[in-house]
Amino acid sequence: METGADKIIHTKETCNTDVTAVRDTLYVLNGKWKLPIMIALTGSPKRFNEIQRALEDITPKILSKELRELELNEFLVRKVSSTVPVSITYELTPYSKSLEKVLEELKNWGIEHRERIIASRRKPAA
Amino acid sequence: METGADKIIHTKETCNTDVTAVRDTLYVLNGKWKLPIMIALTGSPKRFNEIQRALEDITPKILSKELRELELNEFLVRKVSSTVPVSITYELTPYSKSLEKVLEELKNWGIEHRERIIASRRKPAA
DNA sequence: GATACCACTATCCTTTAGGATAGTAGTATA
DNA sequence: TATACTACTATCCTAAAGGATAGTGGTATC
Repeated sequence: METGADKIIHTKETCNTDVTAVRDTLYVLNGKWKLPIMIALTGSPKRFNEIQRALEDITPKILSKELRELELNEFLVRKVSSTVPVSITYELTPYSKSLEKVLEELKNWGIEHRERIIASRRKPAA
Repeated sequence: METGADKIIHTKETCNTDVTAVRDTLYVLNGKWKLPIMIALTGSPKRFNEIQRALEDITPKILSKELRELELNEFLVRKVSSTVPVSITYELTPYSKSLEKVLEELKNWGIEHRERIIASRRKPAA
């Protein structure tokens, strides 16, 4: 029965759905260490202390927590090889690749945004 | 001079650049209110109290802070119209549209991730 | 026996995000 | 004069993220 307002694309419900979906994604990517850890593991699996050394200033407590969360989200697997002594490696899953497009867009926008800020510092508000 | 390792796409430097770019983007999108506020403003500009009512449980302190940050990032402008009394409206900028592709990818991935989690609850680990 | 590497865990502390509650200065309305 | 609306600011508080520092139980090496 409502007239006009044809331009409004979203109802309150679809908005909430969209916000929730975006926030789900932001949630799994956020924090200081998730991306660096995943990057550290691209190419080859690594052991706990190897990752710690690659990241330089992460503490074992934080690394342990982040690895657990990444494993829960199925971005990596913890593999125990029964040598003596056991050696434990962390390895990215194929599923972690599903983030590629998202990360690409986030990266591109970040680069453009930074360029824009720098440019607007050079010639401030017209 | 280095042999082999042709598969390694990133040097330590390009990784850091990429991580920084992604984090820049995550930074401007993050927090509880930035997206809801921008969505509230799509379609038409709104006044402070109108936004507050649309978002239902945001406090004026938080809203004020978020609006300032969104303005700094040039996602919106604060317009003062010199009527008596003055009325102040907040309006999305054309630049805010540059986020569209990013938000689309974040949304799609969020939806797929949620579906995957629900599916894996139905038939747990094979 | 001492030291060192591995993969962590435990405890405490600081910083940041976000919220609750109250107040302010101005205008308008009853 | 009292009430209410607009656009905020100020003060205090809580919860979560993240970090510093130390310790644990095992194996291996000197």
